[in-house]
Amino acid sequence: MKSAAKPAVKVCIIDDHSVVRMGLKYMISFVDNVECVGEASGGEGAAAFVRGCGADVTLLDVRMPGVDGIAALGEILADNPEAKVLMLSTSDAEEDVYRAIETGAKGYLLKESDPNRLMDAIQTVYAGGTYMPDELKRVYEARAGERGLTSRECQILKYIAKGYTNEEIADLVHLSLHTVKTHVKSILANMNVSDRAEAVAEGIHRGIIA
Amino acid sequence: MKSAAKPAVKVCIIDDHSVVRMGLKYMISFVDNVECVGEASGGEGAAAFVRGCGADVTLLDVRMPGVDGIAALGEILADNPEAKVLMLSTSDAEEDVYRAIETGAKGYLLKESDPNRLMDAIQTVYAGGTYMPDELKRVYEARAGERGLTSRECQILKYIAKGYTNEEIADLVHLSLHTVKTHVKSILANMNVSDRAEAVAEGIHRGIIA
DNA sequence: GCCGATCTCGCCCGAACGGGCGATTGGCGG
DNA sequence: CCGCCAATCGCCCGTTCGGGCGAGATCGGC
Repeated sequence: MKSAAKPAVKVCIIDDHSVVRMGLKYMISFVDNVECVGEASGGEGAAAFVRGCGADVTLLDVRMPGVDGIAALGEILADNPEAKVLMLSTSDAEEDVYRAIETGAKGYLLKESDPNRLMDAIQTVYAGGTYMPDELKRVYEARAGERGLTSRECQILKYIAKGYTNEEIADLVHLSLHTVKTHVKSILANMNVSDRAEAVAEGIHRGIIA
Repeated sequence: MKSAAKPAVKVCIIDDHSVVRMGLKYMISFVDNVECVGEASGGEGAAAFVRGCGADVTLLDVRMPGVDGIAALGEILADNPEAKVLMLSTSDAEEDVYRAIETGAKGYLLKESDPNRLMDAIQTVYAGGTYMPDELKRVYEARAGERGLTSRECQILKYIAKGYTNEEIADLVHLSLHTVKTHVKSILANMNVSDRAEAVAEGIHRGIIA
């Protein structure tokens, strides 16, 4: 499409685990129409990095210390809305999948998936398509059905996970005790759990709280 | 030390993420006195696998679906108490580190550590030593100080995370309500948290509950 | 302009929780 | 052998939680 013989797909890799970066490069090295043009270990300055190495497709880890994958994705797309980003993750946490897609990722796949699927995904995304395994499609749709937690509710859930009582939370966020209780009730209802302890467990599994 | 020229260290890899296995093999391929003699994607039949491929050192992932790393480690050591196993993990969860060492791992390192450290670790373990990064040594010692949860307490904590009340738990485990309350108090005291919600958060972070 | 969702606030109340005072078994190690 | 600790049981009580009944304000979208 561009020059003459082999218009190799240029990919760059952003992942905090060096062993994963190596594994990806190694996989890519076996495919002759894909090449790795850059790698980074964190989300800091992701937009400039992707632009700088002129990648066609970016492989981006979701969970990273510091600037996480979702934030980095946002930056990359703000800089270049046409960017093709394929998210990589070990976890199928609902919240991660949902936010990645909402933010504009072109694909999402798990690190346990086999090399062939990864290569498929790169090709598909490069060609302008989207790549989403069925398991994750289901996760996404389940989430799209119910209404997630609002930012206020997330904030309160975090305090709950730290062991604060409703009254303490009311002080911390400058609300009346009653309002906090209302939010807590809303959290329990929306997450479909029976008490704050279970809400914390669910919140962590869904990726809502750290 | 054994034969003549290059007694290459034979390692085998057990990890459920293919990308990690590839990365490790790739790293190893750069070092000429280390070679990879086998790889597996799960802990099932770990002992037979390690014995079968005649590895000097085993690289073993901690978190795996099905038979997890700690269980696999136990099997390997039961089969051959002299086995040199180096645990690999993405998480520094206290419980994982502690149990790996207690079970008899010769080393523990995080997947984010750089390739050189990994190679150091393999050499050290092969030579009969142990490898433990300072960060993890501290995690281990912190854990060794306080008394962890007893099996009964863990069991109850799991039910708490599922949203059961003390009374429901009492029925489920066939205990009196009072006994359950006593255990809960003990959990809160030992984990140094103020309520069951925080206990769940801590339990998950420490790796005590799923 | 109106509707829906979110955020905010009020009171009542029964049930659950967590703390404080106990006690008795049984096992394990000093 | 004796002491420590886990596990099991008992009661009392103040606090917190969660449910049920409300209501007004604001903001964005149809």
